[in-house]
Amino acid sequence: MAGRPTRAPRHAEAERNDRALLDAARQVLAADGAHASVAAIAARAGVGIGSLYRRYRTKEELFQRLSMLSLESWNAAAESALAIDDPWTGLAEFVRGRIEFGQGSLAPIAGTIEVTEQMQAAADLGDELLGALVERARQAGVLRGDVSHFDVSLLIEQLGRSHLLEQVRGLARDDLFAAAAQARARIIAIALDGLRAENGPARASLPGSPPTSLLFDERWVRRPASGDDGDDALD
Amino acid sequence: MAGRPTRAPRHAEAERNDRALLDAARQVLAADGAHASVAAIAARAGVGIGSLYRRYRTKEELFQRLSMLSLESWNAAAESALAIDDPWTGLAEFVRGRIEFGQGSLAPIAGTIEVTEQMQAAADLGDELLGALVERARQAGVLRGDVSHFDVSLLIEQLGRSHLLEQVRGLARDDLFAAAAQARARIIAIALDGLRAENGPARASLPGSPPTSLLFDERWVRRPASGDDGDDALD
DNA sequence: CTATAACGGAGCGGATTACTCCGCAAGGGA
DNA sequence: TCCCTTGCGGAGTAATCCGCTCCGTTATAG
Repeated sequence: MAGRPTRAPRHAEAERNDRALLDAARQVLAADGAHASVAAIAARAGVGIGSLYRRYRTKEELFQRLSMLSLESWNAAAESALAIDDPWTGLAEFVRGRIEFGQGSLAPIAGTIEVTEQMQAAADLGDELLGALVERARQAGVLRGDVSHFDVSLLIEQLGRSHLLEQVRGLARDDLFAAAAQARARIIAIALDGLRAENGPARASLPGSPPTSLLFDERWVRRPASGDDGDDALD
Repeated sequence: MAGRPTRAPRHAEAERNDRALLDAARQVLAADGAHASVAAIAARAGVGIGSLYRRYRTKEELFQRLSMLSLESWNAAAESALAIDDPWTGLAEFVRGRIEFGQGSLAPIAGTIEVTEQMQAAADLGDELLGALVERARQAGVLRGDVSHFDVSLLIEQLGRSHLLEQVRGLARDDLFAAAAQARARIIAIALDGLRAENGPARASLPGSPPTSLLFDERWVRRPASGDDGDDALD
């Protein structure tokens, strides 16, 4: 009865594990997409399944937390990009950083988890920050005039998931992994050059009109459990 | 005994089904990645599983045939691109066409099926044809000097799988699908502009050296069934 | 009308899934 | 030193999904 509870016998290990779990979750999500399993996440983190479920009551809760952290990371990156004086360097660093961070890896879970108010607010802020970053570059005349910040957002997502990179990561061959990473860096550089303002002869303007936020919001609304992943709606 | 065998009672239907199956396979692969199931493919094709297995003895056989057809399609596209007089238009049309065709959707099955000699030969030819297309554009001075055809290949793969597009396809909302397709077309245009030769002030050259064929070949060697997909090799 | 090629899908064994439960290790207070 | 608490790892569970087989049904040519 008199036992005064000690505070935290293995608290440090717990925190290390939490970080490892979140890192692992992002990696497995990048590699396996929506099909990512908790067992794979725990294994990659080098942690027992039990420990995962002690921290997160459900898979969805883990993904929600991961999303929240990613959104915060996006916002922090955008703010430090805005703190860079040169508008182009700021934007370019942001794009490069987000792609390498693996922001695009979260796309597969869109529509499978409930979006909390917190997440929505952070996402809205992120949109604004990127908007400011893009607008600043445009005003400075270093960004081509016909791109919207949604274009930049989609570009980040498109380059953020590299199947080649993930495939090669699984092979545990460091040389190939480095080669793949370098190859993607070249693609990023090409895309960034495509984003720069035209200084020579004007190039053709982008086709169609910029995407709207509708496109980016709609994919996050949770499907009402209409059978399955939403692929084979046939009968 | 005297019954003379009729030739093909339902031959037409069979051929229609075969085409539908291959189309469906490509779509499901794009949407579900390596996780694509034969049931999903048959369902999307509007065909019974039994019919699928009448035509292909195994899932691998179906994927091999799909790969072969895709390689042939790549080669045909490259040849008609070479037939276009303007070197830049030829290259640009090829890149756009391949991305929209969904060539990148086959990446997830790399390493999961056996590569036949036929496939290898077709792939080699495809490499040569793209090389010629790229070289022609470079010689004409319309393509930036520091890109190799592997860069172009990787670019096609990166833009060829659009998670946004696949996600939105499943929603059966044509407006969103059209918007997503248009959004990706803009990204493609940006990337193509990044590929063009610098006519204004020279831009920074691409980082690192061009990727080698090693990177593209290695991923197709079949993993020796080492447990699973090759993600959680930990214990 | 008959013979037959092609059809669709229920069913099979086995693999995988998210999650639970519980025996055990580790470290701080007495 | 001994507890006692906190966190650990992973075997076990029921449900689901997988590739594939088997077989009764359907449609067409002669």
